[in-house]
Amino acid sequence: MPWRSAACPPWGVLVSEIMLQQTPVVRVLPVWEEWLRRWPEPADLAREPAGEAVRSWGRLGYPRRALRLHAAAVAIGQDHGGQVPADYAQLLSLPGVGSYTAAAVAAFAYGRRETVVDTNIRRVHARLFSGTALPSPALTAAEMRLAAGLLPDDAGTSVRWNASVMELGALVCTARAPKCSACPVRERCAWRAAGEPPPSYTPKGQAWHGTDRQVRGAVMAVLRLADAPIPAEMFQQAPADLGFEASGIGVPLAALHRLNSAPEQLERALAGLLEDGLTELHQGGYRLPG
DNA sequence: CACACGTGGTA
DNA sequence: TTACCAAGTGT
Repeated sequence: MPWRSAACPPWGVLVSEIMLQQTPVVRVLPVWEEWLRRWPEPADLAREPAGEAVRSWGRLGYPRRALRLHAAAVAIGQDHGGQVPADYAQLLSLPGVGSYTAAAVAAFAYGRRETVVDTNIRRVHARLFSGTALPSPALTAAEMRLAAGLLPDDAGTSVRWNASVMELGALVCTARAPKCSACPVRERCAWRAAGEPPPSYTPKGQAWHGTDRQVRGAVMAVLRLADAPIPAEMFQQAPADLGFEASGIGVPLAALHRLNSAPEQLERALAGLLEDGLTELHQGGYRLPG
């Protein structure tokens, strides 16, 4: 990936890590390219309205990440001299940067020796050492200790270790249908030795259909395409009544209407987006934050 | 600590 | 078609 290139600036690494939070690589790639072309440095993004970040986030999902990345760019300018910090604690203080992202940026952008633990690494460790199909629902202190103990002493080697174990989990030791025959450590895998027992629990899938989240997503799809504030009434009406059902903003508007959500649910979604700062009121309508 | 938070691909 | 899941974070 371009963000693993030695030529990639720390800012590019930070942008990639935020985009990759819960979003597959293939969908991140084109958006990341566009962001780095448009905003080569944190200051370039920081002088834009936050709504521009949200709009150019496109359909990556979890648009609050775009808002936080913009806020991080502002913080980098104000508190870090315009340079992405190399220190774990300083990275962790940035909006949208949690323990995983702070460690990943320190390691992959600056070559620091950090204990990087993501879902891939957790799954590899769970299978290899605990003999379970999946890691526990929540990251535990024991897992962090295990990962810290495994980390090579040499900084350069530790970076490769982190990247390698992550890749092993992403490409071979996958959640579903792992490619054990291609695994370099299959002979010492506790899960395989135990006969590959199924997960002891069934992950509860995230609800989507009929949820506030789905409505929020539909509203955001409208606002990303809107070039003027959208009055609340317009979210309620059938697009056919609006005269532009077949093109442009009419498409997401029609999709929103098809959800057939209760008025109070739409109201809740709009209030939530406002509360999160993903939208703002302007001239009697909703728009992305200017 | 459980829960909310987007989106689209795959089995 | 349904359900899982993808390099998590903030509350």
